[in-house]
Amino acid sequence: MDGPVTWQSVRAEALRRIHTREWPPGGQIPNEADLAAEFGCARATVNRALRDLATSGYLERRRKGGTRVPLTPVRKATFEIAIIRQDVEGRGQHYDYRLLADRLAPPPLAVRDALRLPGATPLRMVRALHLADDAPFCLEERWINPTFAGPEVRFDTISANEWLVRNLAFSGGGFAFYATPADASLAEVLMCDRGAALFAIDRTTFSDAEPITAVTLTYAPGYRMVTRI
Amino acid sequence: MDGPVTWQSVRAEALRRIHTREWPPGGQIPNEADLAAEFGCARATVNRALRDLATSGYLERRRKGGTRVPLTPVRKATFEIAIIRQDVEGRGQHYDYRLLADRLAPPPLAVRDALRLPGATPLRMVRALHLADDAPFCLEERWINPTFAGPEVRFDTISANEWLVRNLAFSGGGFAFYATPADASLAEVLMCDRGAALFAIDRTTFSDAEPITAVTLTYAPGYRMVTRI
DNA sequence: AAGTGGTCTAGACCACAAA
DNA sequence: TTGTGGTCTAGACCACTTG
Repeated sequence: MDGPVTWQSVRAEALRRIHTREWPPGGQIPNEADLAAEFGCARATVNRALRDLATSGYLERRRKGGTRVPLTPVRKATFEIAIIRQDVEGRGQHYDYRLLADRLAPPPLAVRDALRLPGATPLRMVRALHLADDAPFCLEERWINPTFAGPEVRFDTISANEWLVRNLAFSGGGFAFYATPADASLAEVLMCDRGAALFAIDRTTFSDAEPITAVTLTYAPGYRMVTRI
Repeated sequence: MDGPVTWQSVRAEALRRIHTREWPPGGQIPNEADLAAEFGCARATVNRALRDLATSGYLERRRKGGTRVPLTPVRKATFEIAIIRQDVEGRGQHYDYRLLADRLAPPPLAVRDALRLPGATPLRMVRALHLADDAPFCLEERWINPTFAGPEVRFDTISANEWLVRNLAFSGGGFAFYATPADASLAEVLMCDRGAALFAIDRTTFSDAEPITAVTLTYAPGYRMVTRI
């Protein structure tokens, strides 16, 4: 710990104490002021370090309650959600896009619930295929709140995926990742065998409390979603 | 923008300018000092706000180069990686664990590559089943660098998954999420049909540049990995 | 009521990368 | 060389939450 005290060096030292159990699981650690005095730095520096460890899941912090080492660590990882075109082009493949359907329709119950929509509001249903090197890559099945994308917004040249990311500010939502067998319809569109194991993502998006869209992305066989920490 | 200027309020205003294209994609935004003057706050407050937007993928920042709105937005999301026991118990189910195999063996080529291991170092291979309410939940197939978990560490009562998270400090690694069909072996262990679509995670873990472990987690049919942003 | 983290300020120096 | 973000400081006030 010689040289200038940076927030990274404080974080490293804190991490060392956590994993050597000098700060044991379940235990409370000294408060920021004491640590700042010990390290010979400003409290803001300690704050930055401990705050960072908290967002990574190594610490739990509460006002007045102090800072604790979690009994059961929950590591947090970050993954990047690129638009599908970028995903394809990032693999060095040629991207193409085909709109299959675009109409107003009453959403299925699961979508209504996921978006917390009352009654049977009709939503805009968009179904589109993303291609990589002219092979099916990903099927997008989306329900959109027409408030956010009226009929003047057309999805025949730009995908709803891309248009929404570019044009709306979302503030929240949920994801689910899972595996699903290809039914007849998926097998035809994605040109794979019926029953093939497909990777899929369900995603809901909100702006404040306003539901924007719910989408299912189903990828052709072989797709891997990768990330690093 | 009345009332006290918080870093969240600065972030909100910046986000508004981004999505109204007042700060257009590809364009450079004013520097921190100018924005601080405009908002009537300290530069540190602007810094905190813009730094936060950068980690979310809304901005790109470079020393001297200034801050820009990315042409192609890449949203970043965080998910929590709990130990499997927590995952099961969090669903209100009874957790159980069964060790199926634990021996030294030469790893397959894919594992050697993923861990960047030279030569044919034997690794510790651990195969274990996690159960929820006495039904198969997840199969763990793991290769461990014996340096980090010698034979004195036994995995018959605590899973390698849990032991490693509790006892080692990792500093990096990679994830891949994908769907895979159940082969004969998976079908038997997870008690599902052959060919069933299974959700799986490949994960590698390092401590600095030292490889610690590579693992494949294959979940029983129906599993969904969920997260919120 | 009081202790703890959350945040803001005003100023300063530094590291990096572009010009 | 120089402009920009990255960070540290010392002090202050505030918000939350626990006792």
